[in-house]
Amino acid sequence: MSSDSTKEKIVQAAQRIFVRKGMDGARMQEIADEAGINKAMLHYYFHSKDQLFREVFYGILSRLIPGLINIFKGNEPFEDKIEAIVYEYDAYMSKNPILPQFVIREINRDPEQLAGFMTDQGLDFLQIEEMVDQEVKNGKIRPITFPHLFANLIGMIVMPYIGRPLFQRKLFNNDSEKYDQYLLERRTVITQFVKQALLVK
Amino acid sequence: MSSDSTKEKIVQAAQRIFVRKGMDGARMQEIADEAGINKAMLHYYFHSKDQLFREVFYGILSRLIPGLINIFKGNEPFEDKIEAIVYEYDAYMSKNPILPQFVIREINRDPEQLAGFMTDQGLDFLQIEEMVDQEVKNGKIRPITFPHLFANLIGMIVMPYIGRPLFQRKLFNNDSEKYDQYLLERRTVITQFVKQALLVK
DNA sequence: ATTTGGTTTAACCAAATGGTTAACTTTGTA
DNA sequence: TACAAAGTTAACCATTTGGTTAAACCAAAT
Repeated sequence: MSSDSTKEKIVQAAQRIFVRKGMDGARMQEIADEAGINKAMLHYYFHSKDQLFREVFYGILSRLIPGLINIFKGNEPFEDKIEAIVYEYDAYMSKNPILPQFVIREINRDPEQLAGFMTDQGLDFLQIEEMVDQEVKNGKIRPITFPHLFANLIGMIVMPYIGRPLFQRKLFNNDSEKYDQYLLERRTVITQFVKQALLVK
Repeated sequence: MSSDSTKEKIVQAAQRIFVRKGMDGARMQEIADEAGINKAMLHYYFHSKDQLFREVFYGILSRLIPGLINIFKGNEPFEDKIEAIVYEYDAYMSKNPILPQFVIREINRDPEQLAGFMTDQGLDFLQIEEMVDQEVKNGKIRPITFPHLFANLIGMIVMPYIGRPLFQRKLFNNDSEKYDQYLLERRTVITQFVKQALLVK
């Protein structure tokens, strides 16, 4: 089960430390200790700290984007797409609770590179923007522009992951299982919330 | 106009650098350069890097919380409170775009201290939780628990500030003025969005 | 048994970093 | 004017940090 290769051990440990301390706060020695290996191994498998960070970060991110793109490309009605996005995104994060914090750090550390990466992955916001405009024009949803819808959706999805250490404490008596339950509920709550707000009935 | 005291110059510079680089990524020398003063002055006015960071961070945060508490304590109808929260929170952030990133970093760096600080400031989530439950019970709003409403609201408000460097690039051709306009719009967009989703008509 | 290749280790290094110190200048004021 | 306090500076220091290196280990192939 757990005869992980050294490289895999490093990636796992690096994920945990990078999330807890950030790229700058993380120490190579610390990652080595967490992985239970010699520090030199980090440089053996990854050239530099920077490369290790990028490999961990973009490795996780690149596994999310294709799924999202596929949903947008599909022919389902708009409200089904919304639901699919929420579920896909949220499910992925429940497996990688790390992700949003990584993204936020990268957004501030090197937004240019991140933006470039997204384009490389084929994520085209202009396309999605037109799609939303069409839905509005056809009277399917209440007037809203894509940037607003985008911020609303991503904000609601991502918030409980970003804020977990605080929210769990202050809203759930630090009960970890209750928080996991809460996270699960959010998929339907968000979907309903958005539908209620947008769909013309 | 700009004969700021050295201490004030330090705080201003520290804000900018801390946001850009984070607590760990920021260099004392860098802050000194940004402030146009000698590095030793940092230690003259603030004992350590850690103290400087905390003073900057909690200084900003402590100016936001009382306003929010007052809104909750008022007797206005629920939907007015929502609107007031959105406006108050958002207006404060447009003056301190720094804040959400600070909070997120602190949430992961030292959630215990942050939670303690909020209680010290008199922010009591249980109270608000009861208020929301009452509104639901009275049939004023569709069923939702406070943790869900909270995450939805804060997420929507905060997202465009957290994501600005990326969003501005990918959604607004890196046009800073358009993004400011977008931020302004969000106040009414969010309020309408939430009312539409929650209010029983 | 020996070689070979990848893997792992301990010791080491130069650079960077937070922090200190001691001397100097400016400001307030009696 | 004199003098103490506050403010400012450049040089310095101990420690930490990312990264390197040379030697050792070890399993599979010869």
